[in-house]
Amino acid sequence: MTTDPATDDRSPGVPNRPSAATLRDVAEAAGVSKASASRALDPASQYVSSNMRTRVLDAAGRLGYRPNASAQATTTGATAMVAVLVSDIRDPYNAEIVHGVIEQAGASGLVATFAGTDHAIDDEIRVVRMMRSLRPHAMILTGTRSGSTVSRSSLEDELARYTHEGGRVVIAGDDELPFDTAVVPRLRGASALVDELFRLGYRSPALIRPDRDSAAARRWEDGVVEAAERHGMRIERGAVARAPMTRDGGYDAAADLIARRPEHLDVILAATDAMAIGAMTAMRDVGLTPGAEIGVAGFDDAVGAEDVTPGLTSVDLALARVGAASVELALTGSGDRRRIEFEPRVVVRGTTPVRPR
Amino acid sequence: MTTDPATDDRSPGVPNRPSAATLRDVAEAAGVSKASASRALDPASQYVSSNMRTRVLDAAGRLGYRPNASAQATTTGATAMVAVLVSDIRDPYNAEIVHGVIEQAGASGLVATFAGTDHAIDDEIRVVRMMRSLRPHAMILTGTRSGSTVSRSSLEDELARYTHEGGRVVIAGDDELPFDTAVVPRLRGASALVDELFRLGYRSPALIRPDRDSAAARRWEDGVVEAAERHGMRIERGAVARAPMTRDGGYDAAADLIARRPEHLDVILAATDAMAIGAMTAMRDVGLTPGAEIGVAGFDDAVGAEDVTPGLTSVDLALARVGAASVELALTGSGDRRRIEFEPRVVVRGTTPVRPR
DNA sequence: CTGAAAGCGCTTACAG
DNA sequence: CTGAAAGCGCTTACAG
Repeated sequence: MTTDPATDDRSPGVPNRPSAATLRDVAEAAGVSKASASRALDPASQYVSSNMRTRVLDAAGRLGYRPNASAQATTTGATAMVAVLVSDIRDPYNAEIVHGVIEQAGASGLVATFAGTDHAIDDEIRVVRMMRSLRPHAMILTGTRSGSTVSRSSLEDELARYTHEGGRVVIAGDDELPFDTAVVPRLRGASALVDELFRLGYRSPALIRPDRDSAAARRWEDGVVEAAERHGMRIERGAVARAPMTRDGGYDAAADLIARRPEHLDVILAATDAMAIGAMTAMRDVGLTPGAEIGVAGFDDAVGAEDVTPGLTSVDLALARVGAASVELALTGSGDRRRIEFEPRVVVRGTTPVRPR
Repeated sequence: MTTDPATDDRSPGVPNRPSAATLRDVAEAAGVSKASASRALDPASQYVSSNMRTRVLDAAGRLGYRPNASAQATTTGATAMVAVLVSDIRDPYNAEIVHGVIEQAGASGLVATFAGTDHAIDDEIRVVRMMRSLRPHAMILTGTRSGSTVSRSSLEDELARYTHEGGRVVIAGDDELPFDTAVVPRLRGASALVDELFRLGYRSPALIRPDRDSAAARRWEDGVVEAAERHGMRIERGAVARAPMTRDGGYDAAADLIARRPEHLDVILAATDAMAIGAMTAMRDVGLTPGAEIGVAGFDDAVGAEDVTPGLTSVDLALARVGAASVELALTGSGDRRRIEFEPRVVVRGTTPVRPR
């Protein structure tokens, strides 16, 4: 028919372009000055008569007034915003962290703005540049990143620019970049898991680790090996399998491990819950009951560990808390580089019963 | 040591509070007026000598200048922002949609701002109010919501306020709210799946559906039943099991179905891939090979459907496209209520081989 | 306690 | 093509 009603409707003398109520509108409706309206609307402002306050609040309510955050930001020079750079939101680990960020941001009266970086440092650089325009209170980087050394230092430069203009940078997940970090306790978690398994009586673990190398996988393996050595548990050669990071990868690796069963093998540790669940199926397919003859433990306690039977022993990495802590780090400024690491929680379920010795 | 270097350093005569370079800084550095600097920085502006442009661009580069988005927004009255309200980012369905939103927003030069609503309409109302302050170009609502009728109409009121002031509202996922919608094609997907199974020779399906009722589950079941009836396939009484929406739920339901095997049962349809994968395990545990005697199909093709052996037949709901389409709907205004629905894609894998008749 | 005025960092007619 | 000026919607000293 006619053009967009949202921008049209310019009948003579009736300038009716839709637009939000402004402070001026509220002030006029309440019959006071803009300054007074502004104060009355600010819960922290003291010098306001209660009469004034109610009149203004009334008018604001009637008009559905919401302050213009952009105007507030240009006036005060501060935004109530954190920018989050996330490699891939579909990754459950990232999603869990992001969930924590959103929750904590909401609780702190901040809004969280997101951009995807697709694991590529060059994307991150671009995104940091873009986000700088928003003058967010802080930027939180999560997920993994890969790129050339040149890219990496460009990223650091761009982030340095941002901190020089008063912004805060927080890394959620690993501590490879020189900023405040909320650490995902992979190493510590893996090692606590082995501690617990030792306590339960296990002595001879086999490992299923991802065939593609990553910092995450390395931390897990380092933690396992460190604790195993500490307890004098031996990981036999031939007791480490590499496989794709999927359920079927875990299945094949476990089948393989069981076939050429290392001498005293009494528990299989997988780098992810999905692989561990695959391993459980592999055990069943050769007539073993997970937990009965050989224990099984996963890692991350992300998806489905409690959905299987018996429940899968795993490690809760407190990812949502990592996300929340990132926001808190962003909020509490400091000169020094800080590092928060939560205690991971080993969750013992049916796949690792006490092993009498 | 001393106080925060970021806010300190107020040596007499050296006011060095860190803050971003402004247009004025750029103009001064380039020796031109702010107006000229502004134009030179705007790629769309025509009336700029190339000499002027390079000088300004140079200065901006040296200073690491990034325009203040808030100031731009208060000047122009427009933000390059979409606000996304998501019930729970940890839900893989939402994550997939959100991924599409982030991608498309990035491609369109928009930033995406998120808030969690925890499935509660009252949270959504609160969040809409908060987000209205940001004057986003559009709000995109995704995920499910529950709340009283009163709450629901309050939400509609708050959203109406927003549209009255020129904002756009888009629903990603279902079309229960009276706004533009990018639909998740559950009904259509379920019915296309049954079409395909019929073509493959299956005639007698059993259903595993979630025990908790939801719009999503209903759409799936409606689609299945509609297509089955259309093809004259009979779903016997006793051929519908209800179970928790987990792998184990699927396991138990399938075990049950198989135990009291309905007469001609030749394929089991589960409402989610997770349940279907559980069903596959149940089949194995009674000596059946998924796909050999009885077919299995999941739904959503979200997690792990191709990781199992044989691969699980499922339906790709194109959730990322739903997210991307939401952004496009937000960008292309219109007076009428619009509804975009993509064609879901049935992905046939090893669990449903051709069934010779 | 209240209001007039200045200013935040921009953009954009309006004159040259 | 360039610059001075006005204005966007706020907040906050500064006077009353």
